Amino acid sequence: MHKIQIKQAWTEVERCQHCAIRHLVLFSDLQRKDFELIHKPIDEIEYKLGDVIYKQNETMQFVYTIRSGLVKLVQSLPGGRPRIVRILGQGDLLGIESLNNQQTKHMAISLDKVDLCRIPHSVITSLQYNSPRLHKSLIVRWQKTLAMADFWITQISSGKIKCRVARLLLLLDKKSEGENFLMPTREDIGLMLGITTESVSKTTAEFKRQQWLMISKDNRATLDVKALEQLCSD
Amino acid sequence: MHKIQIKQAWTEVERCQHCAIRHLVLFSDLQRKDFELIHKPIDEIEYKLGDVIYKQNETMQFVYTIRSGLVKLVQSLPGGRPRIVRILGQGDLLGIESLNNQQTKHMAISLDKVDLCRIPHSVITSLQYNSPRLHKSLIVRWQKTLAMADFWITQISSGKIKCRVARLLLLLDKKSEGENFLMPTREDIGLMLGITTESVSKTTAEFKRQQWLMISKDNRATLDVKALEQLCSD
DNA sequence: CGCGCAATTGAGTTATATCAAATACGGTGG
DNA sequence: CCACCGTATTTGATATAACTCAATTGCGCG
Repeated sequence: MHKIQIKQAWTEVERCQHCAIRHLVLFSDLQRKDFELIHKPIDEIEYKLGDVIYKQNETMQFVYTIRSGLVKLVQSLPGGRPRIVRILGQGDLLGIESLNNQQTKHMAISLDKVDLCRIPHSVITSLQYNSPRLHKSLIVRWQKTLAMADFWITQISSGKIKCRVARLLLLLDKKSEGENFLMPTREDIGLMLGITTESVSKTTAEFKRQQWLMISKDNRATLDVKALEQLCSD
Repeated sequence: MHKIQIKQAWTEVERCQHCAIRHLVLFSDLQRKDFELIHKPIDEIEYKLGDVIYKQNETMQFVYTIRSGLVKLVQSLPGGRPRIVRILGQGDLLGIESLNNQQTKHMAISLDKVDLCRIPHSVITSLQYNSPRLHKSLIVRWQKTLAMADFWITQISSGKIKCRVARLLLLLDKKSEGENFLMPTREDIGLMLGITTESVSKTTAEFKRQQWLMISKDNRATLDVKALEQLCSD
């Protein structure tokens, strides 16, 4: 976990204004005068595979936006094994539930090398009183998050295992910004789908035999997208 | 479906300010000067069991808050049976995805007699530029909706059927403001849990034999909450 | 009373979980 | 570079939960 802090306000503004993925992140629609309201440092932080970004039931003073990489949100509830409830990727917002002094509802763990912007709550709250554009940004993000939650329920948590594994792989592919993705452990895939690791393994092994899923030496996955889409199209 | 329109602006303000469940709905924190920004009529609409409040893939000029009753959100996707992705109750926000000219992502259908406030988009957008309190209200609601989505994934869509049925019944009970609730059809419960109607029926029949679930002549359910909570507590 | 729909029940099938073993793999130290 | 270890993955045999299909019962309503 490597941290780059940008201390001077003007530098942050510069950075955010010229951020290559600005159109994807929280501050997409902000204008110069909005940026001038940012008085606290926004850090850029790198995580490597398996790093814990935050734990469940913590209070935080930050939210995060993802610059690159994938992050899993794990929820552990009394009387049930943990379950991965969402995968977040570029532009997604992380830890939003910690606003308003709430505790975090998940443990967030990186699924690969991950690059985040760490934004103090105070930046959000001071902006939200002054920037209708941030407000709109937040609503758009809300809509996207809910759409993902719905997808997780209808496509990832229901149906035949073969279909669910296929859909999940396609989702990981889509969320990986065109690059191939680091294959999650069979156990993690099981926690996403709500099935056992053995069932996952049997399915992915079959996919590999069919050449629908190819895994390189460094554990990166490439898909036969057409074939996998076909698999459950009816 | 019966509509009560409050035409004069001052009357609306009066109504919202004195609304009995104001602390639960979108405008909970609004103050007098916020209300003065409302220039469009907010209608109060009643629906009966099975009424369609809106359909999927529509554009709407309204969002709704629920004054009383329960509403199911059904999502139908190509290549899959429909699935109920959420149940909304008192204070919950309905059709939020229709803001920003998006299409609705679900069909919303009442599960009982339902009372809604219908709020024109313009009320939200004009307030959001002027009322940080509405903004905060929306974020709180976002957090609640996501918590429900997570619950749906971890508790309603995973695990043994007996547990899932029990958890769903307990949820319906909790969302019913202390009153007993109208028992949904076995088919609807199946669409919530992602299982077949027969499996639901076998489970609820068993619960009735155990007296953990009692259904009155008019199809209202009362639970042995303790027993059902016990059922899957480990 | 009987029609129509929803709910229940039962028998047989299938998908997935469970349990146990074997194999592959990545990293470490020699 | 190789041998070894621990962990992850794959595979197989069996048990079980849930689905499917079909029949029956119950219930509200005309």
